[in-house]
Amino acid sequence: MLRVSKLTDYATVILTHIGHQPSVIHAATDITKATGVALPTVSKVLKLLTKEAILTSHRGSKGGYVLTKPPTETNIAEIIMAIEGPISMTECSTDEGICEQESSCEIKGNWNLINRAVYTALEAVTLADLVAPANQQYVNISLPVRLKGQVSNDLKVES
Amino acid sequence: MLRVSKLTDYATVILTHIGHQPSVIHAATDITKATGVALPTVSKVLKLLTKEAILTSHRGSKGGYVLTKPPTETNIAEIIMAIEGPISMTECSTDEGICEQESSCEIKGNWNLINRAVYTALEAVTLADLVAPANQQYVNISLPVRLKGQVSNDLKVES
DNA sequence: CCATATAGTACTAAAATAGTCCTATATGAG
DNA sequence: CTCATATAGGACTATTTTAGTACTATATGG
Repeated sequence: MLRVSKLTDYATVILTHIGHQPSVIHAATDITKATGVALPTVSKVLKLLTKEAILTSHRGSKGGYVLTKPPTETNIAEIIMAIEGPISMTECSTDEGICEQESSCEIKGNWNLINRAVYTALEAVTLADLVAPANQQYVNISLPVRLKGQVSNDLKVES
Repeated sequence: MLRVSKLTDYATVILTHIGHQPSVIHAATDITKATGVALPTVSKVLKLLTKEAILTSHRGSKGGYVLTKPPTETNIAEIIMAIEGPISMTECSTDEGICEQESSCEIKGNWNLINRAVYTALEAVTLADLVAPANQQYVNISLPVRLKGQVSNDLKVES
């Protein structure tokens, strides 16, 4: 299905809510009421987003969360990575030595090609697009497709 | 992680193997020996690919599988859909009425935006790219990003 | 100093996935 | 005509992943 987890889905819902009022501080309980997502789940998502610096937290009474960067500078690739870790579609792209066929595998580099294509697409969509969608927009992407022998590591971001 | 299942990974390995010799008929047992993937798994993948007409099967002795279309006309999006079903990153994009917040959800249309971006990226990579990779190639994609109120159904393909 | 809010960790239940096995059916060769 | 070979299809099980919960610690403002 090529899907993201429900937590990532919740993350976009929560961030969209916060993005609507970027200047106010949002407590976890307020977000629960506004979105209908259960409190422990909201809490979990907020922590993950804070850890990756997409949100900034304030503890104590009158505390809560705010966006670290403006909505235009937070993209979908970042959000997915914050919740789910590095964006790579196969395990062999993420970790070395877990595949028996690794030495003879000829398409590993090509999965990196595919990963890059997907990453570039996700990077082009920002939180601002989710918060205040224009009616239609075109995004032109020049995709540098890297092939065998040119495997790149720049999709790997530690979570 | 935004990952594809292992079966999809196997599918690309198997298709790459077949793509190297498009004119010969490949039996499941031969593919097992060539790729190192267990026979029942190979068999399962081949059946799924045949069902979606990516491969054509020939039963009986001397039987096996061949590509239905040339490698240049089989893209990654097709392969992923054959194994995993429609490409949609959230459940609400695929099925109606399974989300309680559906009526008030404001970002459903935006997930379609993201789905389309990913689909377009995957469509741009073909089996030929996996079989005989050029050193580097650039693919220019003009991404029609559809937003709220313009939700499109053309990513939905029944599996 | 206390009510409020986040931080961190560990645990449990549920769902998805991978992989296996068995039986039926079709086909070419001898 | 018959048999060895190969795909077709379905059911089943074990494993892994994911979601969700609970509890304790820590920080902060009034």
